[in-house]
Amino acid sequence: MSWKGPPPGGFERRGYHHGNLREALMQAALELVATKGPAGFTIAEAARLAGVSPAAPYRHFRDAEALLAEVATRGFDLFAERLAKAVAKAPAEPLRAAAAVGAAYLAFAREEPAYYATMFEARISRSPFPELAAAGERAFGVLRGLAEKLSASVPVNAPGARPPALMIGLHLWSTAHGIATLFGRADASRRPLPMSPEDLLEANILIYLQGLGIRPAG
Amino acid sequence: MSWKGPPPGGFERRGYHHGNLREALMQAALELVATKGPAGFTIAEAARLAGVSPAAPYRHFRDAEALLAEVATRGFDLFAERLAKAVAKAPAEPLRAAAAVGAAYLAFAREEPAYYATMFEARISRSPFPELAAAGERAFGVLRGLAEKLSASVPVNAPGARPPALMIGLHLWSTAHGIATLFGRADASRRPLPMSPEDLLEANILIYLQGLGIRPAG
DNA sequence: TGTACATCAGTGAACGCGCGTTCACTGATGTAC
DNA sequence: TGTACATCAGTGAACGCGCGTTCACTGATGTAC
Repeated sequence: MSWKGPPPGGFERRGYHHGNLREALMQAALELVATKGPAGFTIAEAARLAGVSPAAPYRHFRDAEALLAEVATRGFDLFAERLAKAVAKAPAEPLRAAAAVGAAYLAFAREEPAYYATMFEARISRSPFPELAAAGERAFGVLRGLAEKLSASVPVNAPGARPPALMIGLHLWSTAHGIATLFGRADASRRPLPMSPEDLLEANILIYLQGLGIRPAG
Repeated sequence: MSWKGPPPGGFERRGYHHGNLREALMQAALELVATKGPAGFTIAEAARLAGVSPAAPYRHFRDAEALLAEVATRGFDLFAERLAKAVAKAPAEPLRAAAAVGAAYLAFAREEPAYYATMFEARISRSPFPELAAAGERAFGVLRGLAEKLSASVPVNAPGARPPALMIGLHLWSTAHGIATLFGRADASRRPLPMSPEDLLEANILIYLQGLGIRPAG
């Protein structure tokens, strides 16, 4: 049986065999992470949510970390896809393109807090999960691609050395991540901010690109 | 009895009464957070580390979150102090001052990962702990103070509107925090980086300040 | 098309464990006189 | 200076709970022939 996505009504059991337990467990994990954070997730409770016995998950995942690693991997894939879509749809003008991708970054963090927290706050070891590291690299690759374009649009007579695209990509990532984690969270630990995270990030990006020597077009 | 700091040899019991259990529990919490993250901390284990019965901590803290909140509060105070020291010792030249404070930020995150994680990743609710929020504000106040100086040094003929100091402070904070959390961690979940976090942050700050119109002196 | 059988994906009971929390208690400390 | 006593800061036993994990098992599925 090939997987056809979650059935419309959710994941009700259909008999002795669940039918798609692997998927149901990952959904349950997202639900638990969303409400309690990555540390609040347990195999036992995920099994309960999926309507199976506590032993069942072990048919699919070695342990809790392996399950979370898989969730995080999917999260990075989704994230990369969203960012890539934003890059594709963005205006050619570098300043506007960067701002659009920044907004997409924050939108993902806000709309998918469970994925985002699993990706960045679950403290999953890297070495046992090369797939996860690879997915993370793919997501960063999108930002790096944007950085290449930005770097290419730096005028030759701009003051100062032109930094490598890799570094520009890392700067974009760090800044967006910092804003997302400090101010983008929707829970009780969120810090109040006198402006929207989107505005804060956009202003930051504009100043930064200005510093690179990239001027608004027109 | 006024507190005179931890005795040189640690926190050995001296009799039926511990003498300084409150302090010992906070130290134990730091130790546990350092090795397992904020979620790995439990009252019971902290009590064990401090050498007292599992009921003893309840004489001092309502629950685990209250203890962590106190640790985080002290962490913010320490953090503010370190940043303030960096500001005080920094050269007058704005670019160099900002770079020095950025380095101090990352140094704190690296040298005190337990405090840093408790401050920013423990998901402590804000409302029950106004002291914690206040300490966080004081720490940010130092960055904001630096931002005022930076803002004041923006030449009047610089292109674009001069952003409010508050926003500049938030930009500094976000960027430093993003780099600290993405690349400054020393555990198994840390992402490799082709340069030091310090270099990455310094370059980011220089480009940003360039974007504000602040030029190197001389 | 039917059937035997291997394999898969579940069950459910059980285990040991550590945690949070309460409780009556007690040893130590400090203070009023 | 001594003493009675209130208060403080611990004990340790106990409880219920949920978790991780194992185990022999069994129902369902798919496939070879």
